[in-house]
Amino acid sequence: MAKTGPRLHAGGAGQRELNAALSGREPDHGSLAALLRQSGLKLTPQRHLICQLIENSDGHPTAEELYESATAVMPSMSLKTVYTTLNDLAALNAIRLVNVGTGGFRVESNLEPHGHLVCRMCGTIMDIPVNPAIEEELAVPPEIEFEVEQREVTLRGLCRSCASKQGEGAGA
Amino acid sequence: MAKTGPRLHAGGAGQRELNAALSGREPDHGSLAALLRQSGLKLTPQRHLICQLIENSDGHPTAEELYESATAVMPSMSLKTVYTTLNDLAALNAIRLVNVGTGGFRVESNLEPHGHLVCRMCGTIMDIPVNPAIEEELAVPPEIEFEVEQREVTLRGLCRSCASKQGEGAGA
DNA sequence: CACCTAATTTACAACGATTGTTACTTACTA
DNA sequence: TAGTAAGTAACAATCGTTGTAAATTAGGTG
Ligand SMILES: [Mn+2]
Ligand SMILES: [Mn+2]
Ligand SMILES: [Zn+2]
Ligand SMILES: [Zn+2]
Repeated sequence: MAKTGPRLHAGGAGQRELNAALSGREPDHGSLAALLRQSGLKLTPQRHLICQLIENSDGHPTAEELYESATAVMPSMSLKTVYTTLNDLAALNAIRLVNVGTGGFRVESNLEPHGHLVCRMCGTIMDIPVNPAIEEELAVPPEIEFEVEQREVTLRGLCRSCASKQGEGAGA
Repeated sequence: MAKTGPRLHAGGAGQRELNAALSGREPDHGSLAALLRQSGLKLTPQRHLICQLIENSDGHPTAEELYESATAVMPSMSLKTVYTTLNDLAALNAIRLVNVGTGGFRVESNLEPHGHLVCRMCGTIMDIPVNPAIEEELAVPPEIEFEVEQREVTLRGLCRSCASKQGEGAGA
């Protein structure tokens, strides 16, 4: 939805345009694409596109969603490449892959500590702040001896639009 | 002849043991089996067995684990029946089905509020207490309008035995 | 630039987890 | 006893994801 990015508009044979747009461009410093290249992996057009789509997404796209956006602009993109790239990015800690129980995993591009709201009807995910003081409190009883690497806070329920849909059914 | 106990149809081979255990016994009040019956669903031998296996489990069995235990005693049990029964129990709020990202879901038989430790290597889940005061703090920004039904706290990392295994590898 | 080679992508099969379908059993009822 | 509703088992199908192997390409070399 952001118009500030490179113009990758679809249309018949978009591949040439795409390559033109990509060739000779340094990926922005700090971007996913830059991280990929710095890691030694090749920055292919497929990977570059996937990185851009993640950065322009609502923040928690699924592999399938990225795939559909990608094929609109690069019809040859394979779903396997999407998965591979996401796994590569996750291995670099450039993204995280979170499973909130809505089927497949979702890309988490917000690496700051935060929590999630998950709608049980439509699967939408939204970020919420989590007071760092709380994170501190989420400790493990010492007798359990568990090496914590990551903390997750997830609130499940109904988003506004799903709640109103359900309200209609019951109330009217 | 009106027996006090449920009239449990005879099954195939391998069921004698089970029927002996079940015959003439009311399911304990408050048990999963009792909840099933109270709900109007029939308390079949399959369902009763699954309920018992859940109650005797470590607290977070997978459907597959329950299926394997079940077939040991009732070889005709189908995996589909396990899934169906788990979904029935979940619909009655007798259990919850939680997805901690370790493949399939797991049965959660502890309905008290608590958090989870999940080992990323072996998938083991352990319960941990979560300070109720923290639960309170996990609120939704008012502008988001989200109807929270459930709160989840999950800590990921390495359990003691997996951490020591990994330590070996690095040290040697 | 033309070429080389390892990395990558693709098409496609396979997989694990779960659900749909449907015929067969069983439980309860009239 | 047959009738009806519920439940089970066998099996196929689905979804999300990964494995495989052949074809393609990126990025360096002369
Ligand atoms: Mn997020
Ligand atoms: Mn638990
Ligand atoms: Zn919703
Ligand atoms: Zn472990």
